Amino acid sequence: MNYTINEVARKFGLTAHTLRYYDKEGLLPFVERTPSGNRTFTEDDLNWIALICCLKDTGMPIKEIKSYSERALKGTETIEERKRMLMEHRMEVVRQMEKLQENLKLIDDKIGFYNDPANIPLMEERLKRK
Amino acid sequence: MNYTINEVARKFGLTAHTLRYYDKEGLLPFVERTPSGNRTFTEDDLNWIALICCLKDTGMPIKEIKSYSERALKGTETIEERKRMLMEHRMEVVRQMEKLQENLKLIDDKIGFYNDPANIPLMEERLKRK
DNA sequence: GCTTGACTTAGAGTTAACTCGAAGCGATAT
DNA sequence: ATATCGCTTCGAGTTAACTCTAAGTCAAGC
Repeated sequence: MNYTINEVARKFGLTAHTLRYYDKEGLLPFVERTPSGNRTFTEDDLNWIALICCLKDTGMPIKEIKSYSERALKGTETIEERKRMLMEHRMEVVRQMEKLQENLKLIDDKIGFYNDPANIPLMEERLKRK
Repeated sequence: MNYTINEVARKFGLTAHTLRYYDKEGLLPFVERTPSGNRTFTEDDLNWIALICCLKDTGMPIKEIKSYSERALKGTETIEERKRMLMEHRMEVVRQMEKLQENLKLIDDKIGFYNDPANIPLMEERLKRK
């Protein structure tokens, strides 16, 4: 019922190298080993990795994810700290979404500009005539 | 009516170093110099830099922004290519927004999980009891 | 005329996050 | 029993995007 490192890598679009790197950096503190020393991943580990990937993909640095992981390992006494970390990061993600909206608007404006033939004489490359 | 490199840096939250790096990498092909050799930025340059920053902040690599800039420098014959580049990148930005929504949802679920005292016995650190 | 401050260049150094290579071990297939 | 496969570790190498240093120029103020 458990998964090998390569099965997990495939599931998350990572490489085994990357998973080992995350493990070494302290992001996967729960992962156990088979008698022969190979990492073996449970369903719970997959859920944990999904959260780790989510935090990483939203720009949380490895070091901060590590500190979050360490708190999880410490036990229930750190629940409030962990919640605070996630709520703070949540605000950061909301800021990213707002910035992305703005940037999408700028790109759309530029595409719109290219779409209007009336703008051709105003193209950037023309603006530097001596 | 023109701006110095440090004024521009301040406006965009960059450093003069970074702007020179962008210039060296071919991202600012229109920027002219004063008689003494200093870069001098026009309003048009500011608009251009705003677009560059937008592309960079939405994950377009410097090399691709360079290739976009080179096309702009080439003239109106490249308008269609540039429009295609922006439209392709636009789709990428939309994908980023969708992914960000998903990730936000996962974070919210986790915060909700921490908020419900009934979940305390299910916390990650408990899931590894032997 | 000398100092100060903002600019210039080339090129070296830094950082985060991988990414890879080498050497080796343990379980299965011939 | 030997080859192969998938894993192991350690540590070095890579990449993108800066980030900084050193040495120097130029214009303005005292």
